[in-house]
Formats: sequence, C-alpha cells, structure tokens
Amino acid sequence: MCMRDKILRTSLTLFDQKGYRETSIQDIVDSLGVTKGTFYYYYSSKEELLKAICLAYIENLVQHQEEIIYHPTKTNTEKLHDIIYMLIDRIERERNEARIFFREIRNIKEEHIEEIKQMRDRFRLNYQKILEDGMKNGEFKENVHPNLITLGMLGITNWGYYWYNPEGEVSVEELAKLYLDVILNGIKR
Amino acid sequence: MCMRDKILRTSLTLFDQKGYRETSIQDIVDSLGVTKGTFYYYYSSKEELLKAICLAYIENLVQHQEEIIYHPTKTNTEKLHDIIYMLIDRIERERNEARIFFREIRNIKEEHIEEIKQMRDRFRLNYQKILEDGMKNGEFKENVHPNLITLGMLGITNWGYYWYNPEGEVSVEELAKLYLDVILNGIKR
Amino acid sequence: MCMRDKILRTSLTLFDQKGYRETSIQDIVDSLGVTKGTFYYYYSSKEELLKAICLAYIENLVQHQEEIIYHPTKTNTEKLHDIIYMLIDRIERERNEARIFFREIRNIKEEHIEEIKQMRDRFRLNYQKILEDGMKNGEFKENVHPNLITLGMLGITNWGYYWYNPEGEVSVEELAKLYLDVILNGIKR
Amino acid sequence: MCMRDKILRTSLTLFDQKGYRETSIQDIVDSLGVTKGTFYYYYSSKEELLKAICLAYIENLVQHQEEIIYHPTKTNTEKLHDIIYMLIDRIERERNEARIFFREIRNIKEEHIEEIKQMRDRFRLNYQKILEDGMKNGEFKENVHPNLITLGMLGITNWGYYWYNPEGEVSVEELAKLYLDVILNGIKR
DNA sequence: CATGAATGAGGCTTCATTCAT
DNA sequence: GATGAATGAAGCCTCATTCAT
Repeated sequence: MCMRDKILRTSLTLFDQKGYRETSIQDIVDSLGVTKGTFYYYYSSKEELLKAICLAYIENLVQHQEEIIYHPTKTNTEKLHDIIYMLIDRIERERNEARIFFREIRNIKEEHIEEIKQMRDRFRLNYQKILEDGMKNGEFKENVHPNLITLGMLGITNWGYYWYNPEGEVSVEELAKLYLDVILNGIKR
Repeated sequence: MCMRDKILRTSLTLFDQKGYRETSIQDIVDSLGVTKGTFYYYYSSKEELLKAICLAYIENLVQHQEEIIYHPTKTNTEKLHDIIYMLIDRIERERNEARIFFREIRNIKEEHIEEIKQMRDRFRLNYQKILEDGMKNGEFKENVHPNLITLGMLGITNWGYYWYNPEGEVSVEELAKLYLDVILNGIKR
Repeated sequence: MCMRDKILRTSLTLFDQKGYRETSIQDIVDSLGVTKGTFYYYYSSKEELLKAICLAYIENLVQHQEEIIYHPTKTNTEKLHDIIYMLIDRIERERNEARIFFREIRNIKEEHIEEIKQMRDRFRLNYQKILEDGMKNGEFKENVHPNLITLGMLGITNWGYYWYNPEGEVSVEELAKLYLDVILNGIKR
Repeated sequence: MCMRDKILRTSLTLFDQKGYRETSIQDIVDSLGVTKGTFYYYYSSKEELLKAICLAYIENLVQHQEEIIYHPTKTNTEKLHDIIYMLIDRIERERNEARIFFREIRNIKEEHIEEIKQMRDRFRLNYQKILEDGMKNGEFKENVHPNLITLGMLGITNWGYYWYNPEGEVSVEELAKLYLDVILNGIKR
C-alpha cells in the first residue's frame, strides 16, 4: 500500500477514536513511523486528509446504493431492504469512516465541502425516490412527506453507527430484518 | 441571571456553532464582556463547563420523560406519543444543548462522565420499558429485541436535531404525529 | 516602559540586524526573557508588530517634516535645508526604524498597508511642494519635473541610512550642508 | 539556454517579486516544470544561487562602468553622464537583479560575500575617481569629501530602482539628463 | 541528468490555565 | 468577585536539503 493510503488508513482509526481535532499530525506520523514532512508531502493540509476520507466514504456509499436502486426487477420493498441491509452491513467495515463522516464533516471549510454535500444529498434523494416510487405503485401508503420519512429512516440506521456492535449477539441480517419489519409494518399489534 | 448561568448560556451558542474545541475561553468571555479570570472563578475548567451543559441537558430530559411515563392512566401508546412529541418539541428550545450533548460528550474525560452516562442509560431504559410494557399488555407486538427497537426509535428523533427546522413548513405536532404513525403502523399499504 | 513598547524596541534592533523574516518570535522573547505567549498578548501577529514599527516611523517623520514646512517665515531654501538636516540627523536616532521601513515594508500585506502608504506619499508630496513653491517664487529654477527631482533628492538622503555612520568623521551638520550645497549649486565649477 | 541559466532567470523574477526568503526552491522548480533534484544538481544551495545572481549583476555593472571610465578622450563630465545614463538605462533591463542585489545581499553569509563586496567597492571607487579627476583638472569644484558626494550621487540612481518605471512618461534619456543637470548645476536659480 | 520520497528543524500561532493584585 | 498579564505546551505547517534510484 502506498504512503498516501497508509496515512489515510491510520487517520481513520485515530480520527474516530480520539476525534479529528484531538488527533495531531504528530499522532498520525508517529503511528506510521515517519515524519511530519512526509505527511505534508502527500496531503496539503490536515483538512485535505479529512476531506479525502469523507469523500471516499460518501462516494462509495452512493455507488453501492445506486447499484441497488437501478436493479431492473426488484420491488421498492426489496430495494429498501437491500439499502437498509447495506447500511448496517457497512457498519462493520466502515464504522470509522462513517462516524468521521457524521461527526467531523463540520471541520471542512465551506469552500471545500460542495462536492461532499452534493453526494450526501444525492444519497438522500435516491433513498427518497424509492419511497416515492413505492407510494406511486401501491407498495407503500401514500404520504405527503416522503422527505420526512426518509430522514427518519436514515436516523434509524445512521444512529446505529454509534451503538451497533457487529460482533455482538445480533447479526447484521437480523438487525436489518428487524428494522425493515418495523418500518414496513410498525410495532402496533 | 447569575454569572455562572450567563457563562453557560453563552457557551451553549458558541459550542454549538463553532464546536467545543474550536471555541476558546476567550471567545466566551469576550461574548460576555468579562475577562478570563471571571470564567475561572465560576468554572474550574472548560471541561467542567461542558459537563455542566451535558448534565443539565440529560437531567432535564429524564425529568420530563419521567413525568410522562409515571402518568397514572395513559396507555403506553399515548406515552410513546408524548415522548416523541417532547423530543421533537425540545429541538426548538434545546437544540444547542442537544447537539452539544451528542457531539461533544466525547471531550469529557472518563473520570467525569459516569453521572452523565447513568442518566443517558436511564433515559434509554425508561423508553424501552414503555415498549416492554406495551408488549406485555398487548398494545404492541411481541418482539425479542425491545432494546434494538428502542435504539432505532431514538435514532429517528435524535437525528432530527441535525436537520429539523422548527421554523420550517412542518410543525412539531405534525412531525411527531407522522413519526408515531410510521412507528405504530409502518409504511406498508 | 511597558511590555508592548519593550517588545517593539527589542524588535527594532533584531529586525534591522538580522532582518524581519530571519528574526523569529522566539528571538524576540528570548531577548526580553519572556515567553511567546506574552508576545501574542500584546501583538496579534508578527506582521502587526512590523506595521506598528513602520507606522510609528513614518508618522513621526511626517510630523517633524510638517513642523518645518509650516514655518511661517522661512524661505523654501531654508526649509529644504532643515528637512535634509532632519533626515540625516535622524539616521543617528532612527536608523533601525528607517532601515526596517525601507527594507521590510514589503512584508506587510496589502490589506494592512494603506495607512502607511498614505503617510509615505504625504511625506513625498510635502517635500515636492517645497520645490514647487520655490520654483514659483524664484528661489529655484523652473523645472517641469519637480516630482523626479524630489525622488532624486530623497534618494540621496535615504541611501545614507545604508552607509552613513554618525559616529564617524563627518558630522550630521557637515553632511547636511554638503548635500544642500550640491543640490543647490551643483558640482560644476 | 542551459538549465543552470534557466534556473537563474526564473529565480530573478521570483526573488524580486516575492523576496528571497519568501521564494521556495519548490516555487522555482515548479515555474520551470522540473523537480527539486534538478535544482540541487546545478546549485549546491539556495544561497549559492543568490550569490550567483548578485555576482553576475555587480560584475556586469563594473565591466560596463570600466568601459566608460577607460575611454581615452572623454571628459569626466561626459563620463559622469555616461555612467548615470547607464545606471538608469539598466533599470529597464536589470531591475530584478538590481533590486535583489540591494535587498537580498544580506542573506549571503559572511564567508561567501567577500568577492561581491570587493566588486561593489571597486564600482564605488571607480565612480569616485571620476569626481576626483574632474576636481583636479578643474571640471568640478574642489571638495574635501568626494567619497560623500559619490555616495549621494549613487543614492539618486540606486533609489530609482524602487520607483522608476521605464514604461512611464519619462524616458531614460530624459531622466539621465535631468539628474546630470541637477548634479552639475544644482537647482538654485 | 533527473526524479521524488523522505527528513527534521524551525516558524508562527493558539489556548487553557495560573496568579498576584 | 473580578482583572489582566504571563505562561508553556502543543498544534499546524514550511522548507532547504538529502539520497536511493
């Protein structure tokens, strides 16, 4: 693996564990056994590194999402399941990235964040479109606020990044099923 | 209002807008037109101030929650509605506190956080108890994972702190109703 | 003397001897036996200190100049002598400031230099006005380029900051007389 | 043109515009589309480059000057004119070099500057000799301080490097004539 | 000849905190 | 109660230089 990637990988752990602000460049390079100069050879600033992390995360996420939503034959209910599954499943592999994304994105200055925001919106609107399509074709109940439902559903899975432990008792499969069931059928008897 | 409270109020805005780490003691005292010495007369450290904010937030939340759950006659469904309503309603008044609580709590050192964690857990278990009670008495479907459902439901409302704008088109009342409806009945037609 | 002034005085010597860029904040505070924090308590940046030096120099210079030019009865020839004398005389007391002014002014960013540039221009135009007045009233030969003559004359004295040693053989008085004589009468036999 | 010269040419512009200290090796090699290794193949250090610039400037200047002063038939007045003309004329072609020479020479360490200082003195003494010869043969007034007059006259032209714009209204020819006239005849009516 | 990765020292600046008054 | 001068550790970043290839 090249140094630029090594720096990014190491930062993933450090930024998630200690926080972006609380992690110094010195911490990063010490973890790698190199010197500060090396860091700045590959990244022009700490912020650029953060941006690289966030952008990689969200681009990858959207890519996976779009593979799901552009599936030719699946129903919207199935697509919804697949996305929820994907999101939970990725907690295992991308927990660091995701948490950094949610928590540290505010440290990226306005002038550098446009690209990331666009991707984030695209992800949300893709999600919302599944709901809207499902409402139109009768899979889901009609509702005047698909956007609010989308945000609520995102809340369910995003929150998982803060507490879900894939090594615990509940498997990804189970959790995804559980949440899909609640979302589809509710909790009322 | 006394100086200790003034400091806390001002910090609420600053910590939320700029972040805890990004806000200096100087920023805080400048906003109040006092000097640093004053700050340290009322708080022994910046961290103590953060702790005071987080603790006040979570204690207040639990107090409101317990007023709801100890209501003598309401059904669990009604209590659930009331809590969801309360949580969304408080976005309006306690947005700063809430976001600071979620985002900055990690800046409190292990040795000072016990009290806060206990409150947070108490809030979650109170919530969970409503679900369990409702399952027992037949209001809600039986489910082996009331804790996971609780966490999912918390995700819905907690996420709202990041996007919900109480001055926007959708009222607190509407949003609480919408989310309660989804949670109770699901989105499936 | 207050710390802010002490810092400025010390910097005068260091900036002139070693250069602005070559002098570190550490050098300055070490010379004073204080710490870097102290420096930043009094100056918001190294550049602000440089600006303070340059501004004090040029304001003081203009003030002295205007005392000369607004004299009610002196001829323009006399005023010219007085200014040349003043400029050379000040090499003794203000050599550091003057050299810093000439050499380091370029380190002040555009957005902070306006005030200084205005003063510098005022000094030059005041100087030029003596020539113009003297041309009008017959003291000096008419010439279409009083501005170029002004700049040439300024060159003579300003250059002195780089080589003139007031402790040397030639006194301020002598040098001023010599230059005034050359300027008035030329070197031609 | 060879790489060593290309590096020197590029540095001329950069050092003058941004300053020696403010120009990094990276700036230089970026301007040329080469890499740092290349730079260090041709120059052992940044300082060596600066020295090369300064030495080339002053050697060239002395050479031109000596062509003038060793002219077999011209009067000292004519030689003085020629030198002033040359100095102003060179502002057009050698402005960068000249300003770097004046401003940045201090960045050359003591142990490397001897050669340059000798040249600079030779230039000054050559200049002074014209005055002295002219005094002896009656072209110029006798004066006990030909060295001070020399330095004053150098001030006039050297200062021009900071303000004279050859593209402006006044031509090299005009300016040289003007200054020679002031120097020879003075400004007094 | 030329590359480019890596170094390491040093620079400017920030800031929580202390303390004498 | 409150001030404000001073501290000192730490942070981000720059850069001339080296060296294996």
